[in-house]
Amino acid sequence: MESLGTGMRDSSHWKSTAYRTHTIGQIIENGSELLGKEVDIAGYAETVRGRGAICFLMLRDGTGKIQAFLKKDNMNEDVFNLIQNSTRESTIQVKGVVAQKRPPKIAEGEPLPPPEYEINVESGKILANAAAPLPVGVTDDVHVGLDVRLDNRHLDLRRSHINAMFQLRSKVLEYGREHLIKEGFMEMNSPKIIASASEGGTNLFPMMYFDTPAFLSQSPQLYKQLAVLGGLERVFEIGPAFRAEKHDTYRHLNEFISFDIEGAWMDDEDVMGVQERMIHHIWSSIAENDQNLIDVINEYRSSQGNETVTVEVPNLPFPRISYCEAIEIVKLGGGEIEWGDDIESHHCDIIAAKYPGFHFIPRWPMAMKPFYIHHREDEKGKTGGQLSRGFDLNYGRDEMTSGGQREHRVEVLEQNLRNMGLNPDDFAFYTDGFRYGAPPHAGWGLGVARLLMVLTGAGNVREVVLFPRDRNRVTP
RNA sequence: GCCCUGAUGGUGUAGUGGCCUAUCAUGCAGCCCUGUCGAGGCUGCGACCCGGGUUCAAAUCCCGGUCGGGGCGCCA
Repeated sequence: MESLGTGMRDSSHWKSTAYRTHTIGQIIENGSELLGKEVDIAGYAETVRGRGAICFLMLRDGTGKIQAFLKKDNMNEDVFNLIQNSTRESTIQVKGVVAQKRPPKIAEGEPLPPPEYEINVESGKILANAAAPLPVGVTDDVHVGLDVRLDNRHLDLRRSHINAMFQLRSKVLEYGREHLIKEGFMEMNSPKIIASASEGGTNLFPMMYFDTPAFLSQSPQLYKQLAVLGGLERVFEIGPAFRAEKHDTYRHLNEFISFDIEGAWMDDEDVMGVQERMIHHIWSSIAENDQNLIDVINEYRSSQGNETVTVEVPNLPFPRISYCEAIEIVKLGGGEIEWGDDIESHHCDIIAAKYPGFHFIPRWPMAMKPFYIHHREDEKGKTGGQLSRGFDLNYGRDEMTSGGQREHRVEVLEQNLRNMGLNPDDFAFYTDGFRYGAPPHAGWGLGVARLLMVLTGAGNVREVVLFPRDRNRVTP
């Protein structure tokens, strides 16, 4: 358990490596036991202060920060000078003795802070020098634009609140996996190079597969269904999806990580249940274990004058607002919309005013859903239009998920394709999977980065994606 | 694809035709001080996106380009 609230990783069980006997986190945690012991540590030089006979080197690794104290009299003078003249963010290895740090001057009446530890350096080595000045200051209190940060993501990532966001991302995936595995889902991977459009409705990136034209996959949809038809029963996949749309918004990327599930013998309600339980598990686990990471993000947000974020564990079940109800809410709220229209962002604002958190929007018109979505002939909307078993999950105005029960009747599937102007022959690889007995099944796909945006308060999906790919960016 | 908006040192900014040999912060370099700790003090370094045009005069106005930002559409 992280005790300092620094957002650094818990390294209590990490073993020593060629470059260090201890992590900095281990020294901070066990300083009293290590007093007087000689250790080797390595890290980035966050600050190098002092010019003359003494030098204070603040070293940071992924697990903590500690001050290394250098005295010219106590060590080789060349090494001392080399370190004293090193630039910020250079990587440095030092050997020294763990000592208690002298307490800082404090105002009278203030309580003494808990003891801190430092390293009295005996020798050291510059591992790699950093060029100066840095394109993005790691600890500087100046605002830096997103584009410059993304161009220098390797440095941006050294900033504590950015680092915390990606630690949170890892936690979200960990807790999500944990929950699905508990519910009997197994992890699978589908191909990302495909011969034909897997869903239609979006543009794909074309590519050459040796001498055959092919595409990058827009979704694992059809493949996870085939896996379920084949008897894997409950599957999930966390993997990339590619869409060649020239969108330019805070919530779209051309490559994104999709968190998908598919389960046999389930309908749309069943998989909505899986989803809300999973999100509940993720949120409550973060609240329980990872508040230190949220604190780091909030510390930065406060310094920039932004409001802080809190991890509010959502109540179960999430509200279900059927498509028909949603249309009514938008109309009552003064929005112009008719049954059969898509619910657009400005409509979602009206709904979000009433349901600001997670909410499902089930039972969309069949005409608006892809061919593989199931419908029940007796379920019609108010104006008589056919309803589907497709749903969305929104958080406020933003769509997190779309999912639904799938069509398992092959003749209906082929009719749906024809209704949407597609040729069933082009989907034989898929429809053939339904000819030999198909379990009713359902599933969903969730945008991982969108979930992260909710959790971290990031206003742009690019914040929570390491190396985002958008219309104008393919590097780094 | 549509609408709106912007580009000033490494970074973030001030600047609305002459007050600009361009502001401030941060950074970087040097010096002083120093068991410092958001260290401090002093000195210095470093910029008007590119190409045309208007004007006696352009960071500032106009046109084109490039690259950003916001909104919409589409979706996860």
